Amino acid sequence: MTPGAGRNADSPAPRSADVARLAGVSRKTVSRVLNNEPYVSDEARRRVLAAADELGYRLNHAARALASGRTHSIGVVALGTAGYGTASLLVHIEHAVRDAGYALRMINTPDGDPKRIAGAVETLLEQGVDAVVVSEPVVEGEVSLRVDVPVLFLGAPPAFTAARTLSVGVAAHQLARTATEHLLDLGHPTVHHVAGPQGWYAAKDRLEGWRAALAARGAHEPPVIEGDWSPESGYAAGRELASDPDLTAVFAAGDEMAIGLIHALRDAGRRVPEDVSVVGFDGNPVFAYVTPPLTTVRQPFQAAAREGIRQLVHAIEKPDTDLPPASDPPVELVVRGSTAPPPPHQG
Amino acid sequence: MTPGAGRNADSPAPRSADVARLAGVSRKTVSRVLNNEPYVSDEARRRVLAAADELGYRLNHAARALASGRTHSIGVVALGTAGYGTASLLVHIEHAVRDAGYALRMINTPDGDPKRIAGAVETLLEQGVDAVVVSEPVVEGEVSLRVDVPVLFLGAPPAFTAARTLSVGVAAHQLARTATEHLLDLGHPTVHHVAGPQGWYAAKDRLEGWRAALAARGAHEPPVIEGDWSPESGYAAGRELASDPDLTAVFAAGDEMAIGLIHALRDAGRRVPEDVSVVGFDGNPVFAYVTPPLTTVRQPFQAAAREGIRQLVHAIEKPDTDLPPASDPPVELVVRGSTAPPPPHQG
DNA sequence: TTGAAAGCGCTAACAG
DNA sequence: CTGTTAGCGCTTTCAA
Repeated sequence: MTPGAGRNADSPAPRSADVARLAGVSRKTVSRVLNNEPYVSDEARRRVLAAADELGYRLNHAARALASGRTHSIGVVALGTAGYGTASLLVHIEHAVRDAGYALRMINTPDGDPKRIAGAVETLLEQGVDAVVVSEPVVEGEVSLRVDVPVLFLGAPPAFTAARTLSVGVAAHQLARTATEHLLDLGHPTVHHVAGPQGWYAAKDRLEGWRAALAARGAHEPPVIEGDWSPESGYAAGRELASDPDLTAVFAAGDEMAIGLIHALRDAGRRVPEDVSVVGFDGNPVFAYVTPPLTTVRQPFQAAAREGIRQLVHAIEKPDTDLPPASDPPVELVVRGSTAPPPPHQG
Repeated sequence: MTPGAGRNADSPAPRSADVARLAGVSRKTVSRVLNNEPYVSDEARRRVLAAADELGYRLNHAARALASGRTHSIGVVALGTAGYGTASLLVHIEHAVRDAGYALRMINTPDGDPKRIAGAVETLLEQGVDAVVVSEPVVEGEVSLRVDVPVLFLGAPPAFTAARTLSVGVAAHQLARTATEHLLDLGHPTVHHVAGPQGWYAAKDRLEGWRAALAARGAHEPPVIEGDWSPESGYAAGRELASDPDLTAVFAAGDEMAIGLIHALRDAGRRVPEDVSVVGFDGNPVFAYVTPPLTTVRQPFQAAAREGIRQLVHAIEKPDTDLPPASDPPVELVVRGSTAPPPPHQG
C-alpha cells in the first residue's frame, strides 16, 4: 500500500483541510503541528501526523509564503565558474543552509561585475527569499540596492549598499601573508606574486597580504603579474618570470595559476623547487599528487560558510538580538614539495 | 530620484493593485502585461510598465504560484562534492535553467544513495518546483516516488520510478570506449582499468565502455581495481598496479584518480608515458599543465545540460506534443602527454 | 480589448 | 489547549 492509496491517483493533492478532517481537528491545529508550535496536545499531534502520512500530504510552501510573508529559503548568488574554490564554497553553503532548515535558491554569474550581481539579487528577491548570500564578489561597490532582507557577503566586504548587510571573510589576507612568510622563512630574499584579476576582492586581498608580509620583513617588492585564475594565465606569467635571473620564489593567488606557473618555469629550464619555489592558494587536495606536490594554503571554506549562515539566520529570525561572536577561522599552510630553500648562490 | 521615491521608505511593498491604480487600469490588465499575454493595447501596456517602474514594483512569486499552481522553478539535486565534473555540470544546468526562464532550487547530497536522492526530491517537491533534475545518480533504482512533475536524470537512466521521467546521457560509455581504443591504437596489448565506485551509474557505464572496447579487439581483460574518484584511491590503485610487469596502459575513470595513479607509478619507478600510458576521464583543463600533461576524454557537460533542460521545459510546458530529437553530444578525446606507444619489448 | 468576482492553501489574530 | 474568521497578492474564470 503506497501512501495515499485510499484515493484515486488522479485526485487533487490533499490540503491541510483534508488532514484536519481526517484527524478530526481544525485546520489551525494542523498548522500548529506542522510548524512545531507549542500548545498542541500529544494526542492531537499524533492524530494529525498520522492523517498527514496516510494522505501523503505535502505542505504547500507557496501558500505558506503568501500567508506568512516568509519563504524559508535563502538565495545565493555564486560567482565564477567551476573552479575548486567556488564549487567547494557553494557545497558548504548549501549544507549550512539546509542544516538551518532553509531551502536554497541559486543564481550563478560568471563574472563579478556589480551590475550583474545586483541583477541576480534582484531576481532572487523577486522569487522570494528571506535572505541573500553573495559569494566572493568583486571589489567595486558603487551600486545601491533596495533590499529589505539581510544580505551576507562571503569572503568580501559588502559589494553594494543595502539596509542590512553582513560580511564574513575567509581570512584571505592572513592566508596570503602566511604563504609569503613561509617562503621568506625558507631564506628567499623576496617573493614574487602572480595575482588574480584585480577586479575581484579576493585577488586584491591576497595581494595585500603578500605585500604586508614583504613590508614587515623589509623585503623588496617586485612588480606584480596579474592573471585571471586560469592555469593558462599562470603559464603566461611563468614565461615572463622565468627570464628573471633573480627569481627564487613565487606566491600565486590560486592553485591553478600555480600549476600553470610551475609548468612554464620547468619548460624554461628552471627546476621547482630546487631553483624556484612556488606556493599556491586554495588547497585543492588533488595537487598533492602532481609533480612536484604543490605547497599551498587552505581556505577555511566550511568554517566561513557555517559562520556566515549562522549570522544570516540569526538576522532573519531574531533581528533585534545580538549574536555571540564566533572564533576566527583557522589559517592553514599545507607544506608539500614545491617549496624549498633558495639555491646556494646565484649570479 | 530612486525608484519608489514617492513613498515612504517603510511603506509596504507595492502590489499589483497599486500599479493598476497608478496606470488607471484593472489588476487583470496588469497581470496580462506582466505575463506577456495578448489582448492588451500598446497604450495600456506602456502605462502599466511605466507605473510598475515608478513604484519599484516586484511581482510576488509566492502569490503567483499559489494562484496558478506553477512555480516557474526547477529543482536540482546535485550529487557528489566539489569535484570538477559535478561542479561543471551544475554550472551548466544553472545556466540552461535560467536561460529557459526558470529559477533554480538546489539540494546537494554527498553520496548517491537512492533513499537520500528520494528524500531530496521529496524536499524539493514540497518547496514547490515545476520539475526536478537529478544529476548523475547511482545505479540501483528500486525506490518509487509519487511525483507528478517531470523528472530528468542527467548522465544516467532513471534512479527511481515516477510518472514522467526523462533521461539524457553524457555519452560515458562511448567516451570510455574511445579512451580505451586510443590506447589500443597506440599498440598496447591491453588496457587496465581503475574504475569509479560501482554504486555510481557513471562508474559502471565507463567500465562497460572499457570492457566493450577490449572485447571488440579481442584483448585480454585484466582485473579491475575500484577507486572512489579521489586522487588517494588512484594512488592506491597505482601502487597495486605498479607491481605488474606486464602493465603498459591504464584507463582511469576520472582525471583525479588518474593523477594519483600516475604519481604512484612514478614513485614505483615506472615512467609515464615511456613505460606506462595513462588516460583519464573528465577533461579538467588544469591537467594540461601537470607533468606529464594528462590525456583524457572531455565530457560534453554543456551539451548534456542544455539538451536535458530543453526536454524538461518541453515536458513542463507542452506535455502532449512531441519534441524534435537532438543530435548526440560530441565525443572528444584530448591527447596530451600521458600516453605513448608501449615500450619496445618487455620481459 | 478589458474588468469583476472568486478563489489558490496557508497562517495571523483573536476568541473561546 | 483549540477553533473561527480574515486575509496574503496573484491568476482564473466569465462576462462585458
